Amino acid sequence: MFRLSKAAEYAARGLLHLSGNTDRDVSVEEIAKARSVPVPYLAKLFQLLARKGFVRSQRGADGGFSLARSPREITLLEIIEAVEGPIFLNDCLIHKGFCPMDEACPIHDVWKKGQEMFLGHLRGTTLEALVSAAAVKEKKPRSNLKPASGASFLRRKSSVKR
Amino acid sequence: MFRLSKAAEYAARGLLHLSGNTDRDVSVEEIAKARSVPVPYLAKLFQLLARKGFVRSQRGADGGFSLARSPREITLLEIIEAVEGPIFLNDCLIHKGFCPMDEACPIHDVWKKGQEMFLGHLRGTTLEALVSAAAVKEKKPRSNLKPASGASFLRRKSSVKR
DNA sequence: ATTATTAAGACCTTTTTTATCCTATATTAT
DNA sequence: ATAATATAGGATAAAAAAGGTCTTAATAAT
Repeated sequence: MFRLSKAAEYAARGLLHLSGNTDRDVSVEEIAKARSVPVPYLAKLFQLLARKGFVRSQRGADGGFSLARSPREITLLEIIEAVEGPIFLNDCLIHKGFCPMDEACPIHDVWKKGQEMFLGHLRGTTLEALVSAAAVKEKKPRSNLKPASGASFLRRKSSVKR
Repeated sequence: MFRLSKAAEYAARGLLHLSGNTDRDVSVEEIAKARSVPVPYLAKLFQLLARKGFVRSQRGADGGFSLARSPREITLLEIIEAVEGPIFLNDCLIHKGFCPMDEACPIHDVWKKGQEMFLGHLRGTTLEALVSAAAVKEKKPRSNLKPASGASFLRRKSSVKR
């Protein structure tokens, strides 16, 4: 639970790439390779992003995608919701009357408040901010790149024991 | 994405029920029926909760489960993590060196901060608090219980169009 | 001791979600 | 015309989630 799906992650990476290349159309293949995303998967994601107005597409030779809106206006939350549908943590928060405990269930209030905090945070983060954050990071020597040591730290059996 | 899993929801409901019945052992069947949870599923969840020290089990006639710790000490976060394993939003946050963008990827910082806010909130919510919140809610007439009207409001196609 | 009750444990099935790939078609620059 | 590209859609395969069944073991009441 609570993983960012690949789809959302890939979409964000792709749009981030376009934010750094606003002067031209960029092909899916180029984006995918630059950002380590499977090409056919990204292609489909970008079809969706085009329908939703995040990017413009240009067919034909030397075509590709470009941002349709300013990186300053596009938030992480929007991207994620575009790809995964509206975020809601629990059915009960959406379908009133669905949960038998409904109004009385106190868990949902806690959940809802947490959700609001979280989503607010994502809504406050624009592509522009991400691009400049990345720029700062690139500068750094990034020396302390431990050799992926803690390999043992894997996700034990987890959950209800299948 | 971002749904509270049924398992976590059910576990929380079950523990909530026990918090309101600390004077005796309560059978899985009773809990399940009182809280609208599938009996075998809840049984399995409670086995896990017993192993993890949340509840004590008592076999035999008139046996059942009881809380092993004070409702004041048990947080929502603990319950969820007990049932689903540690919460982490993205592999990259756990497997250093897994994501090719790794240190440079700015999305993860945003994600991580949001996660911290969210988890902090869940960690600050105890069973005790939930019980008293529920008590307050029960008092209210809960009249405005709309007849589950908006049935049309279902979860459209969503996502990448399968 | 026997019996009824209840948890423990081991499988199993179905459904949903995720993550992919692939093929055919429409467009466009050259 | 040709090559490069996006569009549209289906196909699928693997994993996780949700839920169920059945047998065994413990325990309390009789």
